[in-house]
Amino acid sequence: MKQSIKEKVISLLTENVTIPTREAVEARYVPRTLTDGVEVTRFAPSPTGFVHIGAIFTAQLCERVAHQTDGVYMLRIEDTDKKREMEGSQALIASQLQTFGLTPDEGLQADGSIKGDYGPYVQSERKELYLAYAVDLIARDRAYPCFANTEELEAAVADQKAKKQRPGYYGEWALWRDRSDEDIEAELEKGTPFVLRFKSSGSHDKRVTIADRIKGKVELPQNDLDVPLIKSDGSGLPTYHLAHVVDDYLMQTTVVTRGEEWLPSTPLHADIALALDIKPFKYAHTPVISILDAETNTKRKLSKRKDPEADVAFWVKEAYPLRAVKAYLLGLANSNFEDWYRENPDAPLEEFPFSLEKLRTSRSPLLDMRKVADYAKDEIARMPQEQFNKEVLAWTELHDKALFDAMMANPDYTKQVLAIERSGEKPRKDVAKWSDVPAQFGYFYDEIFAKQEKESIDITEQHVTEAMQSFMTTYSHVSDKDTWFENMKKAAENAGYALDRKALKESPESFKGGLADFATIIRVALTGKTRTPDLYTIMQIMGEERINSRLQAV
RNA sequence: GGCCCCAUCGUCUAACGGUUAGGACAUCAGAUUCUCAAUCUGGCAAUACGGGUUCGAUUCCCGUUGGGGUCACCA
Repeated sequence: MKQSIKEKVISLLTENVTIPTREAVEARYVPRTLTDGVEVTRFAPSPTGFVHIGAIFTAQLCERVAHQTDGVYMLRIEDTDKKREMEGSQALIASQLQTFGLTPDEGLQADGSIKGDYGPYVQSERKELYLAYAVDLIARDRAYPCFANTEELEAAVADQKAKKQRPGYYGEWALWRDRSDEDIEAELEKGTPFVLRFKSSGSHDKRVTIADRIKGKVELPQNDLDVPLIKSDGSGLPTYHLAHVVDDYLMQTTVVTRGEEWLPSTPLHADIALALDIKPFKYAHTPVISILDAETNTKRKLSKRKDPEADVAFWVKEAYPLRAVKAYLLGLANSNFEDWYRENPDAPLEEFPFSLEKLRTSRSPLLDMRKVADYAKDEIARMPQEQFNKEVLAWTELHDKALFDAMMANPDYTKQVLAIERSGEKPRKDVAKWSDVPAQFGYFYDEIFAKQEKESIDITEQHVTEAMQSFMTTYSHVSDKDTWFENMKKAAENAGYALDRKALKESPESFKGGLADFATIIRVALTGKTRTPDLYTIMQIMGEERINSRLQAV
């Protein structure tokens, strides 16, 4: 392209903005003073609506890599596609990161403020910067306008497919790459919209080596695609490819962590960097978390529509202890984490020596909610009583006001209820998330119990009544467990239940059931549940009056 | 279809070329003088297939099959 055309293209691209020269831009970005081994990372989501659990996974990796080396962890919002942006999404990202303890050192904070000297940290606010580099590329003959419309491009691809050739805008299919100045000028005159395309320098049958912290050295075909750099939609915004190279160069990212779906386009990014005289980046392409589809039984990406657990709002709403979620995610990244965690159950997660290199090379792991629940139960069981109480009350206050009021109405009682079988070496583990609390403790409160759904057992009403009557005749509210148990056995025997397992086995027809069956009847009558802590303990805490009213009610 | 990545119990994974192929979650059984939970003990359970190389292969090489990713003016 001759100079006058270049100038025309540049002036059209920069119509409504004044753009700095590349030199001026670079003068603004002071080199970071980084000693050896210090890493600068960035978590770079698109503000498209919700925060994916996989995003938290990636963000955590970025945060760990940076902070473990006393480096910097940035948040960069990639909003070059204004069509897909959802309102409030940026704020949501910042607040969810804070919720998970992944507040960035630079970029948007949960309170709306912005930290850092290498901004703006939102791509749509960096338009002049990208344009400055686009202009540089034009000057270097590494970018050119392309006036092809969608139909022409689609026709080319159809043609390629018919001829069994690789689809794409390259070589002889690069319609405008080697057009005459006259043709270009003519379109420019007509005012035809154009995309600015990259003039690739690679050849598809030659290879380029990419340095990847997770995958090692990866050999890929060189890039020969002339991809769009600046969109033709009038926004003047760049595509991801230009934005990535410019941003990570200016922000001085030392490891580009991104999902592995980007791996195939890395040669392109290397080519752009090369064209711009930018040193190639180091990458870390991370696996994508998947799920096993319940219907097809095949592995697939988590989808927001089908899988509520894809959205971290779900985790927050269900109120899983966040430390457990992070621990699970860390274990997914580094399998030796599990052993470390067992040995250091109370240590801050940050003390775990995390390593990018230990990530499995590309096999997207399946999200295992049962394992998450296991981590969560452990986490909660280990929690000091006081903290447990606080968490329970904090959750109920927000999500179950009736239960909260009932709990607060009798603080001493509540204290006892929440302490059941939590002390000692082997605490109960039946709470995996705070939303389990109502089902777990609700029945201790009469007004909640009255409204709660009761579990049904397969026993005739008559037997239930008889069992309860028998229990109440021998029952006395004693504080001695042995006596209590003796009384219960007596009641069971009187009602026709076997105390002796062998006897029951030998002649099941002469009994209504075993002691266990008797206990279950009492338990369900008292709590509405078949699974509760030890009956004696429950009765001690509930008190005589409550027991009387519940067991005589039927 | 082209290109790339990957392949060990159901799941997440460990194993300098030499291990009875280990652990965790899940699951099953027994124990814990009442139900659960927890705990303890034990069990079931894997190197995708076929060729090489080697004294010896989960490990190295080739092929097959399978899974994932990507081939947009989406990121």
